[in-house]
Amino acid sequence: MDHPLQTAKAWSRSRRRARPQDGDARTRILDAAEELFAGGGYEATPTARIAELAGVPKGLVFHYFPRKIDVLVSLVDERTVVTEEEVEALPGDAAGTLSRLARGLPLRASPAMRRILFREADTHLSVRERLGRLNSEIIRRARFALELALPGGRGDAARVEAAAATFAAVLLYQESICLLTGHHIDPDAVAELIANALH
Amino acid sequence: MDHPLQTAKAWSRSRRRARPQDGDARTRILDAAEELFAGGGYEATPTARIAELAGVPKGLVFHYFPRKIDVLVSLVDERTVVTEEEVEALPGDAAGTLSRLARGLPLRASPAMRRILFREADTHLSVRERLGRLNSEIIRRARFALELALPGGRGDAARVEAAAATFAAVLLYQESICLLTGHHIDPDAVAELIANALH
Amino acid sequence: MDHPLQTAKAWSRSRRRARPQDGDARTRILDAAEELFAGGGYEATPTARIAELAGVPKGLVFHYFPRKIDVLVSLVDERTVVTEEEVEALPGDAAGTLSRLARGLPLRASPAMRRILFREADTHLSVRERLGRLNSEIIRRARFALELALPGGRGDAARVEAAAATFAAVLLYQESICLLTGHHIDPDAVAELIANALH
Amino acid sequence: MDHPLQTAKAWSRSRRRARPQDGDARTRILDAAEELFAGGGYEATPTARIAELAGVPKGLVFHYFPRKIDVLVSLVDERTVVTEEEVEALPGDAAGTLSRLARGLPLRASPAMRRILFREADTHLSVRERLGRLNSEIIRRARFALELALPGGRGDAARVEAAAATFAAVLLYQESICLLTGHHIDPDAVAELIANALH
DNA sequence: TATGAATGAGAATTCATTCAT
DNA sequence: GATGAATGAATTCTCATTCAT
Repeated sequence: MDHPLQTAKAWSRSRRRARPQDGDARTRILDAAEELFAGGGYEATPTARIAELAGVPKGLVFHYFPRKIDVLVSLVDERTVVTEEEVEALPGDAAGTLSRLARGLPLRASPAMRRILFREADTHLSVRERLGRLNSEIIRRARFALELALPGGRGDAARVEAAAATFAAVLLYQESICLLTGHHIDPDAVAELIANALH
Repeated sequence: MDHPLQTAKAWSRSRRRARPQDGDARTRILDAAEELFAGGGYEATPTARIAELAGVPKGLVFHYFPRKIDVLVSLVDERTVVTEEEVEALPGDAAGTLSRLARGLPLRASPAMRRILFREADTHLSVRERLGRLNSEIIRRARFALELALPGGRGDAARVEAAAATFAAVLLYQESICLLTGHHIDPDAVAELIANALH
Repeated sequence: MDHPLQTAKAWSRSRRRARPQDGDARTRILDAAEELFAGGGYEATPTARIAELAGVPKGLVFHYFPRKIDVLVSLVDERTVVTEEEVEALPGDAAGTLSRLARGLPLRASPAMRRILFREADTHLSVRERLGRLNSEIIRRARFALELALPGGRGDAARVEAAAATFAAVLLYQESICLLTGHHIDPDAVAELIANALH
Repeated sequence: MDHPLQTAKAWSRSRRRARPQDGDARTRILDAAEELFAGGGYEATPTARIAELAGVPKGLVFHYFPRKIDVLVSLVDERTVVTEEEVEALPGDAAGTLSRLARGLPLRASPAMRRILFREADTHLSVRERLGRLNSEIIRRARFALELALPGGRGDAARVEAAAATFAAVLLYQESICLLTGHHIDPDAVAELIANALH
């Protein structure tokens, strides 16, 4: 379960504890890269700074990740998981279901990893793919929740689709928006808004 | 009115005609930078490539823009305008007003510049600020449209605010989302959705 | 007559007034160069900074001084004059004569120009020559003063020579020493010292 | 004991033997810089020339010395030592003591490093400080020698001070003067002169 | 595995100098 | 004379990557 206010550092610390079999150095390299890529971007981050922040010698980074891009790819591969479990939706409670979706994104990833997912999606195919899958999964869940909650009469599949997409857009970019523009959006309010819209 | 399919080149060519006093070289440098920054990103674009595409010697880039970042800043300063005109809103027609807002973002910028605005918001404060102003302006207009459309005594300013922010988020990132995930969002549907939500 | 405490700025201002026929721009360029060469050195001073400080366009510097080195050479040629007048020496008063020599170096040059003379002597022949001539002239005068002041018995030409050279060394480098090490030397005290030494 | 005619290269070669743990490349870079800075000056020496003379690739210079100025600073830090040992002064023999001081400046540095110390004092604070310390140390020793040599109750500390400062000035700049103006000063003669002056 | 020196291509930037107007 | 855009070689500095140990 993600705590949106949890820092990247705390997040990865807890994860490190959870998978102690990770080579310490390799994990520290990924931790450092996560922090730096999220902060300054992949291109602007020298591998030497990663090594420095990780407290490992420069050569070791290339021992584990032969090319710099492998650090990013590994980060995305190992630290963003789009969970595709069954959606738990209560019939009739669209707002609540969306709220729960907002609280538990189908994404196991630190806030830092989420930023990386957006920021580097332009440049690197594997990142873009992961982001696409995440987007689809949120939409799928939102659609499911809304369909379940709505009274039988269909026909407005398009409206449900728009609602799901809207919700996904807000969830996905909420953090970025806040960081970039300083404007905060409350996912619960959006959930309720969208649920209302479909009645 | 923006033609999303218009290329950055065509767009700026038409603008060049509008300001013929622009030094040819300086304009060509900005044109080239616009294209390259939009394509590969600021960090990944060497100034030498800008000069090459602009057809000017490397040194001239630094004659006009002492530091590389000045190219980006000038681009944003000179080629993106957040328009703050009066909102034309019809009382009672929230959906239509939002739709019109979606169709004509209060942003005068080429498609390329829009990508740059979103993509490089991390890179420099001035870009971030411009994006923030755009976000605020969209929210302001959406809020105005929704307030006008709603029956007099509604006290739930919070809901209106959430609706406006949601709309802004969807609009702003619609292009990015589409580019990144291939998923298209129909702004009109979102406009109607949000208008509905407040009844 | 030089006031050692007079600043370079005041000095050149008074001189500018004294030769109003100087082309204003050319003079301002030399003024600026004088200040900058003295402060940061010839090599470290771009011609663009000279133009900027002089308040003239960059091209004008090269109009008057086709190569950068010409600025330095002109500066030395025009703003350091080793005066080779007759020495006024009172027989019997070596200390007083040396003191007067210290107070009125046989050099018409601002403090800034004196620094330039030392600093750039390594690199540029014309500067070195001027410095050499100045050194010789001081020694010549000091020798003359000392010979005049001393009782008839010669034989200690070597001692007189050492005394004159010492005095010249102290005079010439006194400013530099002070600037570099913060240690101040009183020329009068040295004059008296040297005069005493020869009795 | 310094051999003034010993080349910088020979000098540092002998020192290299003394610290064989020095990385060969780093030492060669400093050797090359020493030679080039002494010859043409810091500003006029490109790092590429240093690398070339050292026989190392350009990048290695920056591996050891992240900024060019670090080469100069390291050179001064590591290759000039102002020795602050006890002064060996014979009571009553001021001239001899000063002579000995002249012959063995309290400075362990190659001839090249001495030139650099004087020439680049403007360029960086650390160089200036080192030169200042050398000046102070010479003055301290000269003062000590003169005080010891003088009859007990002399109260004219000011004259001793001027004498010491004069001696330091002559010693410090003797090399420069000679190089620049071709005029040689005999330190022994100056020592005797100054000793005489205080009687 | 682990290390940090070594490498060199390439990036940003500087700057003297030219030149058309 | 006066101007500032234009030029490109040279310079400082960066950095991914290799490699011997």
